[in-house]
Amino acid sequence: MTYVNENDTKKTVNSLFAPYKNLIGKDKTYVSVPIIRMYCVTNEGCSVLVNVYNFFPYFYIHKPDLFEKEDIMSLEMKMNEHLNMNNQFKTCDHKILKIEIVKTENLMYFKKQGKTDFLKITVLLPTFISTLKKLFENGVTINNKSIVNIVYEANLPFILRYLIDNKITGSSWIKCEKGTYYFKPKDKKISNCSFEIDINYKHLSPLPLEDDYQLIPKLRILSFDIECIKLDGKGFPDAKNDPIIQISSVLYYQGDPIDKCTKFIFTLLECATIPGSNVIWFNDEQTMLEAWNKFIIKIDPDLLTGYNIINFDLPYILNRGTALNLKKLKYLGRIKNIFSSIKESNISSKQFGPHDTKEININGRIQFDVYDLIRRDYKLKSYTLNYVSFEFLKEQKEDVHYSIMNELQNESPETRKRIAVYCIKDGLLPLRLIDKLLFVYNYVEMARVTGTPFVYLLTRGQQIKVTSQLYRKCKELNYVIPSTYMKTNTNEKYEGATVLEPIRGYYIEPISTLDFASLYPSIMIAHNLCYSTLIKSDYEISDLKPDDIVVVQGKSVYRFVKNTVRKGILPLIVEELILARKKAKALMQNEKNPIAKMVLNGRQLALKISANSVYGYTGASAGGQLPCLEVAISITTLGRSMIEKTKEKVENYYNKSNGFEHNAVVVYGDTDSVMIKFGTPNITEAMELGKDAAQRISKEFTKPIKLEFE
DNA sequence: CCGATTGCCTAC
DNA sequence: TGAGGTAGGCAATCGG
Ligand SMILES: Nc1ccn([C@H]2C[C@H](O)[C@@H](COP(=O)(O)OP(=O)(O)OP(=O)(O)O)O2)c(=O)n1
Repeated sequence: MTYVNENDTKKTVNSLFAPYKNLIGKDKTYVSVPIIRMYCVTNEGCSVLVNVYNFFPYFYIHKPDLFEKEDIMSLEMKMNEHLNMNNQFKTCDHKILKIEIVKTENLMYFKKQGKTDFLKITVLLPTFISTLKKLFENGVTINNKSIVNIVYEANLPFILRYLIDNKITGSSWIKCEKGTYYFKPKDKKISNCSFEIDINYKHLSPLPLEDDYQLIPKLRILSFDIECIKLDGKGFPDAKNDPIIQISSVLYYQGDPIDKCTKFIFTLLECATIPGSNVIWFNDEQTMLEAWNKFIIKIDPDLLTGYNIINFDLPYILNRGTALNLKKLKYLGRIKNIFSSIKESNISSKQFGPHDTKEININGRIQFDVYDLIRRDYKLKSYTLNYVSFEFLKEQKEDVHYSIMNELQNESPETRKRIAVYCIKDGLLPLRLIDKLLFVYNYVEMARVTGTPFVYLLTRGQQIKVTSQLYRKCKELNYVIPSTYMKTNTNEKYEGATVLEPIRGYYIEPISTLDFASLYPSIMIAHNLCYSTLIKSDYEISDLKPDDIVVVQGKSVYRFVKNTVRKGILPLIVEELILARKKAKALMQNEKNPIAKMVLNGRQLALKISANSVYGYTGASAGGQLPCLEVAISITTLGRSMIEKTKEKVENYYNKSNGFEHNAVVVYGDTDSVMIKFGTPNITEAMELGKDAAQRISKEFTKPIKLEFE
């Protein structure tokens, strides 16, 4: 944001912007400053734009020994010089705001030295950081003192930096301290939110996720659907030529009963009245579209939804705006002067494969496309709205075939009403799906558990969740995370889990299955596996006893310090995720309704994948943010030895020479499970033996590793 | 016709 | 920070 110097009569405003006045250069009246816009909702459901000021980005570097005041000044000059090579940056006068000496520690590897001196460098704008990162990575020497070419915490998105430092988690309640903020009058507002305030970041604090603060506010969710006709007969409509004839919009407040929603239908040409819906008709398309845009701004929804809106409806509306040269049709976001546009790109991920994506900026409103949500969370034969609705709601679309759309549109108000009823239904179904499948609830839960903003859960993958949790814990325990991390993109592969060769056959006897609970996460906890506990050299452990160290013997040997020496961070993270999963599992088990049970099962599985992704994160050698193959390999190595040991224990204990009636045989197993033929034809007995074995073998492993009878 | 590689899908 | 991981079955394809 550009801050323009002015003296306001209000005290709150003056003190809020006081720090910026010092940043304005000589002969200037303005300065660029970072600003964070938080789109919030009050308990009553009013939208509030909170403009957060005075928080600045920073990163860390190592401090060379004997680094004096004049060295710090030279360093500052050096950084300024480097930034000045960019003409845009050059216009800022004060770029480096602060250089502090702080005691902290690299997250990477166990070091007996503990906390040492680092330089924390605070700068004016987030974009400076990547430029400076490159500078330091290429090596910088100040007055003959060379600085280690590793930069810390220079890759975190600025918004996440702010949330983490202030302990704010996604989709949670925050408090703005009374009297500290500037309540913007109507003529000063830059947004269309109900309220807008300016506040210093220091006066904003998180509220604990307890009691009433666990509740989800009445978010406004607006679902819409457009209908268009192909003017020259058949084919797929093209926004360049083919008009939009109707737009349905259904408004729903999160938490309300689903029948309590308000339906609107915007139609081109007169449409007969529809009980329970507001019909608004227009004589030309342009007026209709502009009216709809005004309606969106007026309703001011927090979430925009529908079915395939990101790939179809929204681009179609925007392209139609371009075709008709309608500027007013593009202000779909909450900021007054920013219009929406489409960015097309091709991305690829392991989870979803390569695909073309459209990106549309609508500031302050989340694009909650039910088509994408269902594709993400459910494996179905088909993903048409009709099929999905039938699967989950036992309901179907109105039956209006596309081929007669043209006729219906041209005939009469009554035939246009048929289109309208169809269109409203298509707007309503996504809302019913959101309600039935608890989409808002589940995403809010994930945002809270992982501390990640809601939108990231839709637009990003698993890594951002781990990154968010990792930085949070590091902040709390005073570690810093390197951004420059060695040979990036090594694409190294490593050995994973063991799949036992099945002993094929037709088994008439019952087969008992034993399975470790959350195997990889519990391995991390039991053996304290983490970046910060990995031992890279004998020197670091010269003061420790053999008993303080965990040795993982695989193709190579990896060693970690036990949690009595130092508690790992990754174990803390997975512990929280496992706990959240246990709660979700308990809810699921108490649920009778099959659909609700399925939904809770999905939630439980999503938390399990988040926990397993902490392991995957350490093994992500290709595009990973902080890979550490030693940790990943240690986890799989320990896992392999566990399935092997389990099979051996079962077969060596439950056999004839030990007084049992039969010799038990492990007939199959995969990663963390063994399937045992105890030999008895009696199911009850096979179950008892299974439970016994689970208990007996669990004792052989470190807590919390637990073998369960399934 | 054979074996190796690739793509897709699923179990962990 | 664009993108959690490996194991393994099966069908299609390719080079010889
Ligand atoms: N999507 C997955 C599934 C599994 N695994 C790894 C880590 C798991 O710990 C291990 C065993 O998988 P399970 O499916 O048995 O899941 P968990 O053991 O984690 O949970 P549960 O308690 O349901 O057995 O395989 C993984 O990395 N990613």
